[in-house]
Amino acid sequence: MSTPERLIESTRELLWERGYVGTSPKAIQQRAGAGQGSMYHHFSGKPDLALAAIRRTAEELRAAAEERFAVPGTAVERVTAYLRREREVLKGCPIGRLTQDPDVMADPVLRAPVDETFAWLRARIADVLAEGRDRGELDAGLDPADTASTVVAVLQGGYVLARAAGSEEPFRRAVDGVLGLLAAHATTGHRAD
Amino acid sequence: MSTPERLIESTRELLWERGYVGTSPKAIQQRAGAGQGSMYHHFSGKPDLALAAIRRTAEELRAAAEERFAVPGTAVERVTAYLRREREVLKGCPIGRLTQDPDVMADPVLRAPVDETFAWLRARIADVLAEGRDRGELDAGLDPADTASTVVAVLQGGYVLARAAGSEEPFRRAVDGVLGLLAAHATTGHRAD
DNA sequence: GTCTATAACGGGATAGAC
DNA sequence: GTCTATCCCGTTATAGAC
Repeated sequence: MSTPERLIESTRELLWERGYVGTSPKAIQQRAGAGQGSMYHHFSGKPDLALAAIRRTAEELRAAAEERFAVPGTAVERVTAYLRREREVLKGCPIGRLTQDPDVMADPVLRAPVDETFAWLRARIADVLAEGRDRGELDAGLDPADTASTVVAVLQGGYVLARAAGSEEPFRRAVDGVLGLLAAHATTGHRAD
Repeated sequence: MSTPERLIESTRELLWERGYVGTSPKAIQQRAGAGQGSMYHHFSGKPDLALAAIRRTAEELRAAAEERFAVPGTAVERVTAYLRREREVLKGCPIGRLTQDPDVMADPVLRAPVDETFAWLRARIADVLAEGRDRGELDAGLDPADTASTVVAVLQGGYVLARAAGSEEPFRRAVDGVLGLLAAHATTGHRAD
């Protein structure tokens, strides 16, 4: 892997583990096995590297999500596939965590990919749910946009609860809980199976 | 307000705004209008002050939540009162955000109040829901513990989405969404009112 | 109790040699 | 392209005077 590639990958890992404020150029260099001069040759500084790292992580997240939504099946099945997809629960969401980073939120350039990722995700899930409703799979009284926000929030909040507890359990429960609630709105579904 | 009090309050604010890693003793002192010597006279250092601040914030959160749960009404009404309570949505949850702070999570002493707060909250909401179920207000098929985790996750995730979007809208939608889902499980409720 | 000095260390970056 | 040297500043204290 080229030096710029290694620097970006190291930054991605550290951003995930320690956040932007908690990540120093020195730590990035050491993990990448690159010197100071090398890093500053390829990138203008910490914000530049972080931008490259965040963009790549956002793209990956989007691709991984789209993979589940594109699958054939009912709307609830597709959302379930997304929610139950394998995740590193205790590490949290690499994009969601940036939301708590004051320096990221203060910089419109760094913030944009975070904003766009969640906007896309909410809209995409709303589409899946609206499709399910139009097909008659889902209760017509269910608001696709609201419910999509709920689904994404359960995921992001599930990470928070898991990290607080030091266990994946609350994450699993939160996901099971929302799927249980959703099941009652599936017009072909059963309430207590 | 006494100097120790001002130091604790300043720390609470900064922890909320910038997190533990992003908060320096110097910033705390300046906001509190206290000198270095004064701070180190009353507290052994940054972790000690942070512990006092976190404990107080956790207590307040718990008291504010209990206030809503203790109100008379159906389980869904009490959970709704909690979810719709006035909040500084764009600032996020002062306890939940600590979950993303590597230095807080690495220190068992600082981490404990965070863990305990969410454990209490999930259990408390599960109790409210179980009570509603036993009273026949709620669908017997609904799992109180899972649903409680979902409710707390929606809140925590709602904060994340709101901060990402720079708007309270996704938070409101996520809350409306979960309440809409929950309504269908209220045995006396109506689906599409 | 509060103040000022001092210090060891790391963050974030620049300069110029190789 | 990569390396080492250097720099300035902020962090997180400690020491001792007042």
